[in-house]
Amino acid sequence: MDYDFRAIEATWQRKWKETEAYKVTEDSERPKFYVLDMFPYPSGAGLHVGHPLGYIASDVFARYKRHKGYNVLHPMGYDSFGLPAEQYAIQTGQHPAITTEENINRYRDQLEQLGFCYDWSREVRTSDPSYYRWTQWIFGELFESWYDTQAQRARPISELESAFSENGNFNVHPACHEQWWQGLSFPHFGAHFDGSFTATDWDSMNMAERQELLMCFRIAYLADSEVNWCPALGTVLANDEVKDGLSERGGHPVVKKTMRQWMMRITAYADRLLNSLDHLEWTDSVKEAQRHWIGRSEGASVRFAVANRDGQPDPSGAEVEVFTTRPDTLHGVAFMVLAPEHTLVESLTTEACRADVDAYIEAAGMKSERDRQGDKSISGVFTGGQVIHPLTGALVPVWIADYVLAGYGTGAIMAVPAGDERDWRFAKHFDLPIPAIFEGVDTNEAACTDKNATLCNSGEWNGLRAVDALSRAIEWVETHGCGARKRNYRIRDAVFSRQRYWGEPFPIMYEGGIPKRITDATVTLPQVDAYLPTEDGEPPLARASREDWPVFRGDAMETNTMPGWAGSSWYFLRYMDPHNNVTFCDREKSDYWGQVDLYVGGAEHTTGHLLYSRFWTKFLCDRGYIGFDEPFKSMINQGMILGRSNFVYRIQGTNTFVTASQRKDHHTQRLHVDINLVENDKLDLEGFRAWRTEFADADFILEDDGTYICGHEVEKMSKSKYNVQTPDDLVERYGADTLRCYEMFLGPLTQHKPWDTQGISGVHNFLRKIHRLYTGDNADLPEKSSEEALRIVHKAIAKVTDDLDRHAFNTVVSALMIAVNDLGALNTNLGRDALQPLAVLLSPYAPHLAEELWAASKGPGSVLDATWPEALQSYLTEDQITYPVSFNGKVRFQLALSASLSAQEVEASVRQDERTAAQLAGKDIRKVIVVPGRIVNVVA
RNA sequence: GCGGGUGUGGUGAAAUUGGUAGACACGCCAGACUUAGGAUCUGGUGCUUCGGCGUGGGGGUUCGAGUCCCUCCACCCGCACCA
Repeated sequence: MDYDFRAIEATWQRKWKETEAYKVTEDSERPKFYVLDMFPYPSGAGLHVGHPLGYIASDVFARYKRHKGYNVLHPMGYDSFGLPAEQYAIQTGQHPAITTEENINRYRDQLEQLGFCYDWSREVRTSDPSYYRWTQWIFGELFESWYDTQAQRARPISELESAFSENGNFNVHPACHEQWWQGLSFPHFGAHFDGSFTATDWDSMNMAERQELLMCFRIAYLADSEVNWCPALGTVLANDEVKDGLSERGGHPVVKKTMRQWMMRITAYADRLLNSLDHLEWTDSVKEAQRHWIGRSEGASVRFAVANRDGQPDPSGAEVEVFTTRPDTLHGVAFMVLAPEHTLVESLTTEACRADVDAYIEAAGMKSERDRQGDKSISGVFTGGQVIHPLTGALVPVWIADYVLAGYGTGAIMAVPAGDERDWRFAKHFDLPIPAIFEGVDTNEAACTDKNATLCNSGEWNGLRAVDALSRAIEWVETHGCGARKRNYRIRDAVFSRQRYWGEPFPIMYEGGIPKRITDATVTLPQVDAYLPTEDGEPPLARASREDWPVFRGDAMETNTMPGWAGSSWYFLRYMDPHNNVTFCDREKSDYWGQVDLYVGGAEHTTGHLLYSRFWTKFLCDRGYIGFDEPFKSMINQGMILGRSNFVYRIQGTNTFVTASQRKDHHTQRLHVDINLVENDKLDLEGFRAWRTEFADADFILEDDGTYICGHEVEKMSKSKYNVQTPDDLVERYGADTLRCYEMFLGPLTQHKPWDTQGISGVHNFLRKIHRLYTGDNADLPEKSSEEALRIVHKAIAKVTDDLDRHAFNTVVSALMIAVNDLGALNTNLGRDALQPLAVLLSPYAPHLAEELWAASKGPGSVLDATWPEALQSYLTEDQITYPVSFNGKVRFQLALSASLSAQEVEASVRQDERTAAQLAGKDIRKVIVVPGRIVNVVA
């Protein structure tokens, strides 16, 4: 009987649906296991063969864990807010919800035909109001929380209000900007305010003033901030959405702009986000990328008093504060450099220098972020101003230059040309002094960044190695009141507002200009007449009138929407309790399912998604809504599947195509040819002529055997290269089981690899062969199999189990092929005791066929719930071992010996063997090394 | 520049703690059955001057190295004036 994969797959998919075979519920009797895929954005193009790779691996693992007795949660959903649907809406006027729905349906069809074991009853869509009402709720909680830097956790804002009314801000340490009070609009805080206020101050404030003050401490807060504005997209972007000064999506230019935006105080979590990385089972590269993104560095802040014209401290008390990781090089400071945007530039600049400084600032402002990043040439101007060195009292000239970034540290540096390469280049370029501070190092030739160098010309630190002077230097600045030990971070608070339509609306209204949380309703998207920003640059939602809003409270609604990462930061929690309309996820359920045990997805989300969901998870944990503070315990990043393009070679100016091997004899033009017209690099000539009218009368110069061989190359899959392979075609031709096995067989999951359809027939053949084992000519089913058959099966059990445990998905297929080949070669009837375990081993990879074979071998119930077989040691141990015997490391002959022999006995047998004497050719044996069960090496 | 990774047959790749390098599969070659199907089955297939040589190059440790150490090279990914 043939392997009729179409009938088999259709039958079992229907049965599974009928029996709700993949539905899971909490079950305290069984251990849980949570396997999660990064959910897709449902794009209009549908899936190509690269997309399901990770899904297949996670599906295999989920099924394996189910066989192992775990209660497995394995859900799927859609990250369905996003730009493409919105841009399609802008072009066509069609509501993005319609586009999104269509795309989801297509995805769902494609996913279903692959036979994944998703519990579809748990599907989530981030753009569904029943989902995003809880995204809004989490935002609301973030809005109503502050971060206690002493307790290192988020707390309700009401507790901060209580603290203020009891003691002002004296015994409370909320995370906030260093000079959070700057920019407050009300009179309590004058020019000399230092950030402290009393309970009386607080009590004297009115509601609006209190709200304005509290806004400085909320975890989700409104602030004027310099943002990445993308004029082409009409929206702001987060730092990780900007690559090389261009938008990640669309590649449009991005400029800096100050706007009032919702922000997320992720910086409060910087240390925890960094520290808990150590316990995650993620790749080093992802963890390193996160560490770098957070960018913690240790050092000191040092303040330099601004000098007046006479070289005395300026009466205003103004100071330039810098952050440095090398306070030990303080004696080497030759000049200061401020970012052009630094607030003190204006007052430091002398009249004589003003024209140059203004010109430089203007030029820097004109440059886009991209230009500024790309331009590594040295530029800068002297301001004319000076500051006073806190250690030596010397006057230090102040420059501005755009290699100093306004957004990092304090936007100002102390330049130590002897110890820093950029400072050194700057000094050389402008012919500034390079004070020598390292013993025996000529810093006129290059900067010295070696921390083991010995200091000189450094007062009381002379003779110390730089590393050792570090802590002395920090102590010194601290005791002299001109600085402090400091940790600095690269990570910024995240901008959370987007000027888009197709995103979560904020649950925020304004009353008298004061933002307030809406808790009594879900704020759904209003209808608008166009999906573009308004004429005066307001977000698309501002087009909606009061009546257009399904929910409208207060004087005005917030018209920004949330960024793409909002919904994806917590979706793994919603799967646990997807239909709850009382809370985002019942605590009992999240306690049961807990962390995602295995997360599978591409590595392209290393900074954005992973960082943000870790942040939200920690927050929800702080507030007691869930019981764990890291979302993804272990993670596998699958590699990209590349396309294999085929080419034909047209002789210039003709319609004649020459086969690959002879193309060098002609002047040819290489053209992509649709891979569907090519098999094993041989072109289907008729198909090619029919492909396009221009090729209808094409001539060919062929190989000797009359075939046309195409050229090939591995490239990214894309429509324009005609190398896109959709799963649909392959499922149609070979079946889902074959495709699943083949994608796993292709190579290590984490590696990038070219897609090559040639190999799929081998895997398909394997499934046919295994099918034949169960439906052979004399298909009567004995209870017992032969000893030999059981040895083969148990060897496979051991290998497959071991490989799955270490996520070696590709070698499992090989192991099964070996077992099937060996069993086929036995040419004997197999019994249930061999066929049933074999069906279970197959089931994670080829679930449809496994069900069929399970039934054929009279297995009880569904194979899905069959217990994973255990490899019995008695079948694994051999009683004879064939030892390769090597002489000086070169294998010369084989020697079969009883497995029970000791090492000494093995050695004796080797010494006695006549072939040994022949190999020695008279030489003496110096040593014999016996590795029991493996090899014998004779050293002569 | 910094961080992470990868280099093994014609191709995708195996080799988990150092122990017969190339399993499994594709492709290719030969044969069988067929009579022109890209079907099926069987056998062969790293290179070789048949001594050997072979895991990017060079060196080292070891009885023994794809695997460990040092060094160099190539390619891929991420970050990038981060003080």
